Amino acid sequence: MSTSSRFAVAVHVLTLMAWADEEPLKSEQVAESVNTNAVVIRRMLCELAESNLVVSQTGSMGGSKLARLPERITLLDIYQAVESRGVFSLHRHPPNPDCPVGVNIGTVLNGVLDEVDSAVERVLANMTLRDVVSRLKPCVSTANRKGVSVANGKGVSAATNGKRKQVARVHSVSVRN
Amino acid sequence: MSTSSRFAVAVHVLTLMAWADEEPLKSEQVAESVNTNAVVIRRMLCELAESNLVVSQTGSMGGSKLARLPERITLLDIYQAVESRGVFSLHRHPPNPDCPVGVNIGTVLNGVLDEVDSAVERVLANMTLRDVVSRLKPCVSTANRKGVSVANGKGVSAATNGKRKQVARVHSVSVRN
DNA sequence: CCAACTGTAACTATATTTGTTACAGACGAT
DNA sequence: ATCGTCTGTAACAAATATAGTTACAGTTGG
Repeated sequence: MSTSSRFAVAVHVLTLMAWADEEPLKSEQVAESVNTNAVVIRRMLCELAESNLVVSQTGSMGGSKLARLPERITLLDIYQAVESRGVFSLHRHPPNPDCPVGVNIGTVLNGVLDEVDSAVERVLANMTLRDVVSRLKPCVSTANRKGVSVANGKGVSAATNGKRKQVARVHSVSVRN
Repeated sequence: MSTSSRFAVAVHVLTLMAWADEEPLKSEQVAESVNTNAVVIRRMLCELAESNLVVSQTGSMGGSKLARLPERITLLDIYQAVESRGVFSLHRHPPNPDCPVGVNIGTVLNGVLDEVDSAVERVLANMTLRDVVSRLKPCVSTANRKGVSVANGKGVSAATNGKRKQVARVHSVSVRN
């Protein structure tokens, strides 16, 4: 599946803002943490702003912050803001309408895919940005939490130079009955 | 999301074979119903064969059929056979490890994505190919069901001779948002 | 006015899936 | 045994989507 990382990046971005707690973040700072280009972040921030998840301010001393409290933003909100379509697609070209299976498989599949999408949405609706931040906290020292530049004061070191390796995803084993 | 249609096509292919009921289908026949190239189908059949969902036979009079009864093939089996990764991905490049959020967001996200994947798998595990065929049947006249070539009786008239006309987007009308 | 931001357009680069052509090898029929 | 009909696969082109880059207009605080 050619899954996109848009959802992961969007959650990351908003988590930074929840972490920064009202202080507006610049796209450059966010980009540094996400390890990408600032324009990529600004593009995504525009989408998030359209869904009323963040507010941005132009001009000097500008930046973006959450539009509401982290506990009032669910992962479903984020998902719907940045991922346009459902989890699966139907055929790229419509099947042969002269075949008894081909003419109807789309309807049946749509039913299945809607069930899948609903299941995904139910899971995402049950977690808020606040939950994400909570899960994050135990992992880091919370000593210098406030007022610290989010990404890293000066130049990114380890992540930017040289080869990068994608962290493998440990996949959950199926639950065949 | 750049979802692939592999799952949809795989379900379609296997449904054809369930419908054909033991009679081996040629890749060309299947391709005609799916409205694609026979090699695309053969590639997919190889994957399905590796997961022991179909058996194929080379040579004249060859073809492919289900490896077991339709009620013993779940949509999860099909999903796992043709879709390699989970529903979402993490960042394309790892986040900045010098950022307190960046260094840990991957772990948190993996937890979320695993929950999503599990939810998807639970849904898919609860439907078999037999169910798909059942949902299909009410849509078509079942009169000439048995012993009829799947794609279209003889000569495959409309769909095969001459230019294959692109059937207008009648198909996926239900815009899966 | 100036410096520091965002918003956006217009590209290029990269990755993945899909479509196509070509061909070796298997196999049934004659 | 050889011939026509299949599958399995390689190799490559086309299509699509995402990500990354450069450039610049417009906004805002100082």
